Amino acid sequence: MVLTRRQRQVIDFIAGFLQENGYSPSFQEIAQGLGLNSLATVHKHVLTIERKGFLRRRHNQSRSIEPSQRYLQEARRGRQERVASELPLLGRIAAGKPVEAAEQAETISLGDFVRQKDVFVLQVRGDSMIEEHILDGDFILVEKADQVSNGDIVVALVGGSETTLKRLYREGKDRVRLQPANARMKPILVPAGEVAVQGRVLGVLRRY
Amino acid sequence: MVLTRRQRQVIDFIAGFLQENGYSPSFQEIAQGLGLNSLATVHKHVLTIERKGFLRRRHNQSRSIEPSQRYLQEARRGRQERVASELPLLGRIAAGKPVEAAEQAETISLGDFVRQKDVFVLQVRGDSMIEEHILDGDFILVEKADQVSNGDIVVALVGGSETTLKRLYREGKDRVRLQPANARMKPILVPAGEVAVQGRVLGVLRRY
DNA sequence: TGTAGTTCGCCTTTTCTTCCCCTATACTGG
DNA sequence: CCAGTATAGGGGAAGAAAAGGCGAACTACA
Repeated sequence: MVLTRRQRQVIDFIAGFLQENGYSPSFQEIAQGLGLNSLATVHKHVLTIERKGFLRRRHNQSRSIEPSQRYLQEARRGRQERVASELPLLGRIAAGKPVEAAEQAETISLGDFVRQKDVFVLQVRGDSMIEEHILDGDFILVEKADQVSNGDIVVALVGGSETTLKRLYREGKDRVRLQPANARMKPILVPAGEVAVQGRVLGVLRRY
Repeated sequence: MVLTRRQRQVIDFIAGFLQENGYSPSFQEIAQGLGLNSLATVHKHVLTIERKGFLRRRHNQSRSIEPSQRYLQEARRGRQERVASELPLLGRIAAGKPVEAAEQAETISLGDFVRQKDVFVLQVRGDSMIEEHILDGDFILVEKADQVSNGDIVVALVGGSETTLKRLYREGKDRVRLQPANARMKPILVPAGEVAVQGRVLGVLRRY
């Protein structure tokens, strides 16, 4: 069941009105908003839109129209898809120089950061990596991996219970050092067997 | 049952139109979109595509075409394989605690960082914001805006030629201070008229 | 007792359907 | 090898049915 152009205009108007005023419009107001002269026309529209499942209301009750869950979901989905997950990469900004225009039509998306298959995101709590410029609240992109290189930033499970974000260094044959990036915190030195690496940090995402 | 190239073009056009407008196209509009001169041709296409199960509609009802579940699934699969723009948000990681599981099925995408319309990405050169944990090589998400709040991190054009990334503070009535986050750099104090704010920094993206 | 919602014809415009036409390409049986 | 047949693609135009719209009379609820 899909709406016609006019029906879409009607429901959009109603949803917008409700958004703005906190209550739904009367038929009179809908008519004005859409440039209609007869309430009968409004009524017909409301009825068909209701039958198509895009709004609900109580019979004979004034200002009782509300957009259905279905309409709201659609609207939300539409917004998200409009707000592209690909953003244009315009260039580089350097102190003291104008923005260099990048080569045409470059874009950036999370997909560019994620070449692998198994990637997930964690939100960081705490300041243990602050000297690596990973802050409380930042999101880290983690690639699942149990084999990592010396010096990688990893998410690791220590002793079966504690999960931490640290740089991992192998020390000798059978020990690892989990190194925080915070002068106030001490490195953790444990037998390799007690550390289960859950993944390697690929990137950081921060929202202001 | 598989579509021909032309049929694919037709259904893709219809799906795109619906996505964009929230209602399906009339035969007339489909004809225009595909450069056809006769509605009969459109009608024929729609019929065969319907018979092949890629769209559904109601006889004689205008703008009632919708791509079938089958088509949508195909389209979704295609999109996901091209860009994994949504990543699962598994939870929070705190020093010394196991990963807290986040509420089911949360995901994160660039779209979540970008509520506005005009957003672009710049790559940072230089260390002028290093104490704010924005590094050389980081990508910043910039929302186009000429009005910004005091203290926002902004991309600004100074004196018509230099573009910089700084925190912006208003000083008195007609001066602004562009404050770097690097002890080795000095703030820039200029008349407000010489600063053209190009945008406000929404987020940071870093790849290791 | 209004004001806001409902119903009922009646009209116009938009949109869909059908019928007959044409070309090109591929496949099928003689 | 060729006629015959089927299918995809495209076209013009007439006809029919929704969709959109109007005024007026009618009804329900606060």
